[in-house]
This record gives sequence, structure tokens and C-alpha cells, in this order.
Amino acid sequence: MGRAPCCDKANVKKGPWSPEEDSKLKEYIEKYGTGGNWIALPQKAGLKRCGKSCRLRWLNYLRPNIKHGEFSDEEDRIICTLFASIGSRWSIIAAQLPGRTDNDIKNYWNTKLKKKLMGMMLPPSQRKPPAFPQSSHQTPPFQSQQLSSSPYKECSSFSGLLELEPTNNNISVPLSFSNSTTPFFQTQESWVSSMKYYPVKENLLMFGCEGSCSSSDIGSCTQISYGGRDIIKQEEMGFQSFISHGLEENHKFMLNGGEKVNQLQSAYFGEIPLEYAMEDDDVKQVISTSNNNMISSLFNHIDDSKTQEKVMYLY
DNA sequence: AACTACGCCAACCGCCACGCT
DNA sequence: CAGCGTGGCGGTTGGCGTAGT
Repeated sequence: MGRAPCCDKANVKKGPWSPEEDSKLKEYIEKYGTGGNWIALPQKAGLKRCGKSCRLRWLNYLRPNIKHGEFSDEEDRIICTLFASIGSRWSIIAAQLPGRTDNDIKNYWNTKLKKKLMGMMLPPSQRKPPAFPQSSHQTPPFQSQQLSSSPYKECSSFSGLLELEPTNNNISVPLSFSNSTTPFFQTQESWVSSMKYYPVKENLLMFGCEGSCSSSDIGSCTQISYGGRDIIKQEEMGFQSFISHGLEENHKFMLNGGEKVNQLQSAYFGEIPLEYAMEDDDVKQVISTSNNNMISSLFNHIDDSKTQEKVMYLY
């Protein structure tokens, strides 16, 4: 038997909030506060809503000083920096962005920011070449780690690793593909060090922040895609779990001075408890230690409007 | 003009942590 | 200490608007 629901679902209104409901809720909270009890609040306020729904509506929409609309470059930078360091801890990230809600940031990440990053990570044939900055002290966003003439290693198929390589404080995002099926970890102290790539199957590696396999049978998986929830569902492999472990692990490495730890395999395939809980100061440090120009430098070189929504690699 | 695909975002769901009894 | 209730969180969904065909 499951736990009792938090409210009587039969007598609770769902769906979009009406202006009347909004004003009722707002008025009540401004007058009496939440009273520390969201469950009881709707009844007191004369609302036929679940307490949780009220809480969400207040926090995400009605409470004062909520910022809506475009995210600034600085906000982009903070989100990316923190996501790279701590993963999808939206509430922590939101705490660093006054006026933004975790829901807002989550939506923004899922619909826009992630695509920007994915756009950066496309193989060159599928991506517009970035317009490298003319300024001599700025490192081009895509720079080869292994090949001096080309930013990319050749690959016969898209079964390999996509690797982001931080070099000092300059942004440097080499892409390389290999046939290795070994999980590849980076432990350098940089936001990009957390952009991991995940071996999903012998001939398929995943990279980036989220991906989906086209098949419910991972053994026959032949595609990965990014974005477009309606197209390909994420199934079975629990990619988010993979990724979050990787990110969590990596952050631990970062805070330990970037030391390599030999538990990487299990970090992917087993349950490793998160030993490190981020304090606010740590979050701030992550933000401040990232080069201020890194993210904006990256984003400035992406053709935003044309960033590919879906990328499917078939082989 | 009609239909379809896609993007966006508000809202919901379910799980977990924590505090209270 | 166990059980319960609640708050908080992250993932996911639903619906609407818009772009594309």
C-alpha cells in the first residue's frame, strides 16, 4: 500500500491557474504568510488546489522579485559552470541566480542552453564553423588537443569519445572520437571537465549531458539523439544516473584538487554515494574560479538560431 | 487553409529527506 | 526509534503557440 496522497485529488483543481486563483493565493500569503503549512493553506485561502500546487505556483510565479524572460550571458555562464560542476541540482543553481527559479533554470537548460552546448559538440561536418575571435589573447573555442592542423580526429564511425579539454583558463574544446569503449574521465579543474562521455554499448558512446537511445533494447541501439522528447525516449539505461554520478564524482575530484581516483568504472555502473555535499561557498567558488570569458566566449561563437535541435548519428 | 512537427514552459508526479510525535 | 506528514526537489508531461510543409 502506498502512502496517502497529500490531498484529496478528486476535489482538487488541476491545470493552469486562473488570475482569480493567483490573486487569492497572493493575497492570502501576503496577509498571513504560508504558515509553514502548504497542505492546509489552500483550504484557508479558499482555493481548490493541492498544497503542493500552491507552493509551486507561489515559488515559481507569484512571489515577489521573480525574474522572467531572457537569461543574460552572465546567467548562462553561471548555469553552465554549475551544471558542469554539480549536475542538475537546479535548486542550488537557482540559489546563485536571484529572481530565477529552479523550474525556470531547468526549463531554460533543457530547451535552450543544452542545445547551445550540443551545437558546440557537433562533429564539424554538422556544425557551422565558429567564427573565431580576432583578439589575440582569446583562445579559439575549438582547439585541437592532438592534431595541430585540425581540431578533430578522424573517425570512421561515430562510436567514440567526445572530449572537452580544458587548457589553463582558456577555453579549449577539442573533439575527438575513438573506438575505445573504456569510460573516459577527465579530472581537470574546469567546468568543461565534467562534460562526460558515456559508453553505452560496444559500438555506441554517449556524450554530453543527456541522450537517448532509439531502442528499448539497448543491444540494438543504433542512435542517439539530443533534444526532442517526443522523438526518442530515454529508456532503461538511466543515463541521467550515469551522468549525475559522473558529475558528482568529478566534482569530488575537483574539490580534492583534481586527483584521479580509480573508481571510475563503478562510478558509472554502480551506486556510489555522493560523499560531498556542496556548501554555498563551494558553489560560489566554482563560479568564481571559472574564467569569466569562457562561457560567453563559447556562446558567442555559436549560431544560436541555427543550432541543431536534433542530431542523430547513424552507423 | 489544413495539417504536422516542434519549441516552450507551466504544472504535475513521485521520490526522498527531515522534523515532529 | 519508528512512523507519519510535509516540504523540497528533479524528472516528466500536457497543452498551447508557431513554424514548416
